[in-house]
Amino acid sequence: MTNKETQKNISKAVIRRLPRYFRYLRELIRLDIARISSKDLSERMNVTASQIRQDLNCFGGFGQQGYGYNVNSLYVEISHILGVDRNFNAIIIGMGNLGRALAWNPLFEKRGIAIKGLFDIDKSIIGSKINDLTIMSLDFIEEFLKSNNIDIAVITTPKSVAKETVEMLSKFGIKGFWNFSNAEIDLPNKDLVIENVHLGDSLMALCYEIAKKTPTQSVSEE
Amino acid sequence: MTNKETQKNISKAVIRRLPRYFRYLRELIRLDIARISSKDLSERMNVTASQIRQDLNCFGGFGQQGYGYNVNSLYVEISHILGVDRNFNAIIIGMGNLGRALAWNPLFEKRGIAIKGLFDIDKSIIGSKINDLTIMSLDFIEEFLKSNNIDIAVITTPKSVAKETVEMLSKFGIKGFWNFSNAEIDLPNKDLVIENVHLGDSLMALCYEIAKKTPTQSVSEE
DNA sequence: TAGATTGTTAATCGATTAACAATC
DNA sequence: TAGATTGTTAATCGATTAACAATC
Repeated sequence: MTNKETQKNISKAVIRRLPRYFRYLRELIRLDIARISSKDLSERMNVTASQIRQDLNCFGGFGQQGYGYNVNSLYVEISHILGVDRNFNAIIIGMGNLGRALAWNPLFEKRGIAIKGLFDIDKSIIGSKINDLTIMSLDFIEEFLKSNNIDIAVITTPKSVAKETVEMLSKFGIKGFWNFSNAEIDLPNKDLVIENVHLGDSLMALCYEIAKKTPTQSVSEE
Repeated sequence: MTNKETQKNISKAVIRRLPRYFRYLRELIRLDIARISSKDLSERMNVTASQIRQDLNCFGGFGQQGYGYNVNSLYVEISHILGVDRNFNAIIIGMGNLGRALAWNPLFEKRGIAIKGLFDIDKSIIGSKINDLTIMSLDFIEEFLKSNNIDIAVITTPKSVAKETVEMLSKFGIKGFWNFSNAEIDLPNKDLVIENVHLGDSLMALCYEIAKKTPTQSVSEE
C-alpha cells in the first residue's frame, strides 16, 4: 500500500516538517502510545490534522481509516524516509570550537550517523584526540576517503576556505555537505546536496523580532 | 519617505530573507560597490528582482527610480530593521561544548551583540574563564539580571531542563531566547520571542536529500 | 452495522512573479 | 528629454485548510 519509492515532487516545506514528525513520534513511543490519530497528533504539534494527513500521504498511505496511525510503524517509515536507517558516515572538516562541539554532540549517533574522521590543517592540534578520534591532517583526506565510505562532510572551516574545501571534497566523491561556515556555496554539480546552517541568520531573525517588540529607543548603555 | 515604523504584517518568509540581504550588502560594501539595481542584486543572490523589490518595500521606499539602491544606506536601513544597531546584550546558559563554542564565536560581535555572562550549574567549571568571561553559577542569575540589561538568553542546556530554564529566565525579564536545546518550548507569554535552531532537524533534512539521491541499497558496512 | 478516521479532492489563502505606470 | 529602474498592482503559482466520500 505504500508508495514510498514513488515520491515525485515532495515540496521543501513538507521535507522541513518531517524531522519534527520524527521527534514527536519518538516521544510518543517513549510515552508508550501505540496509536494516534491525525487529530490527536495535530493538537500535540500545534498544526492542522489536514496538514499531517497531507504530509504523510506524500510518502504513502501509512494510516488506516477509522483507526489512525500505528505510532511504531509510522516511526519506522519516517526514519526510513529520512535515512536514519542508512548508517551514514560523516567527517568533520575544521576542528575549531564549533567543530569540536559537533564532534562531541550526540546528535549524529541519535540520527544513525557515525563520525569517522576529524580533519584540520593546524599542526598544533593534529594528532590530538576528541572522543576516541584523532584529528588528522587535511593532507591525508584523499587517502582517507579512498578507504572510507563517507556520505557527509561537516564544514566548520573558516568562511574563506569553505568553498574550495567543498569543491575538493566533492572531487573525492563526497555528496553531502552540512555547512556551518557563513559562506554561500553554489555546488559544482547536481548530485551534491548542501544544507546550510547560517547561525548568524538565525540570530538576526531573533533580533528582528526583539527589535520589533521594543520600539526604537536605542539601547546603548555604554 | 521611509515608513519603517509602519511595518504591519511582514510575512515570516520576508523576515527570513532579510539576514541574507544584510550579508550581501555587506559584501557589496567590501567590494566598493556604491549602488545596485534590484536586477543586478537578483543575479548575485539567485532570486528574482521582483522579490527583492517587494521585500524591501515592506519596510520603505529605499530605492530610487532610474537609479536603484544606494548600497550603504540600504545596509544601514536593513541593519536597523534587524536591530544590529541596538547593541543587544546576551548571556549563555549551559557551558557544555556547544555553549563554549558559541561563547568564542565572532557571530555575536559581528551582529552588534555583546555576551555579558556565562552560566552553568556544574561546580567543576564554575569560575573558569572563557574569552574574558568567568562562568558563573546559575544560582546567581537573578541577582545578575537585576544589574544587567540582558536581551537574549542563548539556551544550550540539556533538553530536559530547557523548558524550566526559559520559564525561569522569562520571570526575571528576559524576552528573547535562542534555543539550541532540542526541546520544543511553548512560550509562557506573548511578549517573548524564541528562535529555535534544531540542528538535528537540519541534519535530517540533509540526510533525506542524500537518501533520496542514493536509492535504497542499505549501506551497512559493519 | 455504526463510528471513526483516513486519503484525497476542492476551496482558500498566501507568497512569488510579471507587468507597467510613476518618476528619478 | 530619454533611459533606467523603482514601487505597486495584477496574475500566477504553490501551499494550507476544509470537506467529504471511502473504508477500516
